[in-house]
Amino acid sequence: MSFAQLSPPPSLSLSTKQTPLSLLTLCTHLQEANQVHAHMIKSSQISHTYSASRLAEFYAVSDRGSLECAEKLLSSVHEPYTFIWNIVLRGNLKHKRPFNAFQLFDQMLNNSVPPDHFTFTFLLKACTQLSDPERIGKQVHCQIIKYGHERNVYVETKLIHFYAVCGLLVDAHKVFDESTDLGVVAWNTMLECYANNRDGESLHLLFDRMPVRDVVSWNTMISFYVQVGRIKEAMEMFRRMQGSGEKPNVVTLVSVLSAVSQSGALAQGKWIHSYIKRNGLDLDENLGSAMINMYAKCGCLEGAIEVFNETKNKRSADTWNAMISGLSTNGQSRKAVELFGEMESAGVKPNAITFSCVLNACSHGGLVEEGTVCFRKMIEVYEIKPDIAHYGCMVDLFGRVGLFEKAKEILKTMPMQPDAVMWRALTSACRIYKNTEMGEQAGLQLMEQAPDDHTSYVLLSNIYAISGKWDRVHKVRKMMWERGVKKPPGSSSIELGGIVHEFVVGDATHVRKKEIYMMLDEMGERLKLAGYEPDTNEVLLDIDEEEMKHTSLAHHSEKLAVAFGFISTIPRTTIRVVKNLRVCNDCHSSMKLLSKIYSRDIIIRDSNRFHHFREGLCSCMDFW
DNA sequence: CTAGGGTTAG
Repeated sequence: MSFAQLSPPPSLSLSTKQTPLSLLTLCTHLQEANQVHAHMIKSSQISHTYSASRLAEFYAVSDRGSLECAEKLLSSVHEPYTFIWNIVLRGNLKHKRPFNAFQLFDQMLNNSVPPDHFTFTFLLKACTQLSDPERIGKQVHCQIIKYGHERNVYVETKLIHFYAVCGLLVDAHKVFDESTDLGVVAWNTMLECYANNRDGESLHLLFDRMPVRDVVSWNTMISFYVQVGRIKEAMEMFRRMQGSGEKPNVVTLVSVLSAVSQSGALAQGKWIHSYIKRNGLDLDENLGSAMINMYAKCGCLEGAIEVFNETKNKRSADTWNAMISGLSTNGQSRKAVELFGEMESAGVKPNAITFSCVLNACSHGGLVEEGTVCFRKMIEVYEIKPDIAHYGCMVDLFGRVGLFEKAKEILKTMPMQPDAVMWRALTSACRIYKNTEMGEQAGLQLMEQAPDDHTSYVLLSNIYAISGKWDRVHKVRKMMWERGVKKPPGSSSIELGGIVHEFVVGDATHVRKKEIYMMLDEMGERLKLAGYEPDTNEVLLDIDEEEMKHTSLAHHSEKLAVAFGFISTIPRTTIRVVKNLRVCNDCHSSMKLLSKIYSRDIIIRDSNRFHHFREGLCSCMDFW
């Protein structure tokens, strides 16, 4: 829209006082605001402090503004008063320029302009934008006391927030305790403080003591539990919230969806989807990508695609990333690459994460040519500097197809030190192709860089095992034992009727354990009839004696979960299981056969990808 | 006359 089109009708003459200001709200470009500004100077309205401050506000904080213009205006005003200074301060925060904000504050004091409580709330916010906020923040606190604003509720709330960001719980608490009439915002900030400190107990106590709770209070609790992986408690809070009558907002739903994604409880995710539809909530970029991510993490690609289609017209890079990554982790590599092409055609600029997702798809799908082209495009067309994750994908891409020279080339030319992820990818590639020489080198590096991860030792010992170096297998096992590294217990869960059932190896705690083990026996029989032989090729060095007694391959947690699924659902229903570790070789081959024998789709999400078993095959094409 | 706390992708 041009400025000419904005000209007021003749009856609204530009010389009346309000007109330039009302025009300001219509401005869509900086140039238009500049013209309003010029007019205000000509008609001397600029000397009206109210008018000048509204113009400053437009410049400083609107999306169409310009911080530079705001600062120029400030210096051109004859005797600017506190409000205008505050506006420009706020503008600096919006543009993430905290140092400038402090300089402005100095100038303000030099010009003998008295700061008010707004000034200090803005300064405290500036502190939280600094990398090392503690020292300067405490100075601000002193100034607050000096100017007598320490009893203002907003200032107190911001102070608590500031101390919370610095992790200074004692100081935060001091402000909180000394204040007499804090509002729900301050209570929420205090909750956040405990959440940041991962102090779940105090958090809960405070929450229960709150005189008033709002949607933010509930959101803080839910997202805390999601962040620390206490999914059951997160869902319990969500239920309590609904009982309280507080309506969930978009933030609540994004958090809950993240919880659902972690637990893989598809039914709960579907409930959220229908909740959004029922309440006519806007599927914006955030909620859209959270929904896509949820469906993808539950192994339900149809759902993810459905939501993706619902988000048409409102797709950010995040939305595309969620869908590309969903296709990739669910074994649809080629489709993921194709969707990236569509993203480009749609004119959405890919970011570094987009390329992580696409390159990941290429490596898992063995798409060497596509991956190479994509990597070059990232650098040359989009001018994105690859980070270690991108180089990791490239090493994986070449390693998986046995192009070790190319993988080495990446390692040699990249501008940083290789990380554990890279060594792991290379070591497992070497294991598949029996490249024992490079495998040993990579495995040793891996063990050094990820000494707390039991899989490092397993991989290296596997390399030694295939080259027959049994003494070294022993040495690695001993080292692992000496360092006290343990395999976390494997566990698998399955959601049925809204309840998540969790199983560990040889689990005997489930109420229907008798039926489950009968089913397991039957599964074993039918596998044998189909000519199946247990795959014990994996070196099980991470299993101690005690565990060995209870651990038969047939009683792995994923098999228990599947058996429970078989006896609890009607024939042909898809079985969805989430496992915390990687699925083992034996379970993988059994599942393929079981999907055929029982005519069931079985979807297992392991620690890094999905296995869709159907008709005797797996979507990962035995690459995982 | 005008303003002010939290969530998010492998």
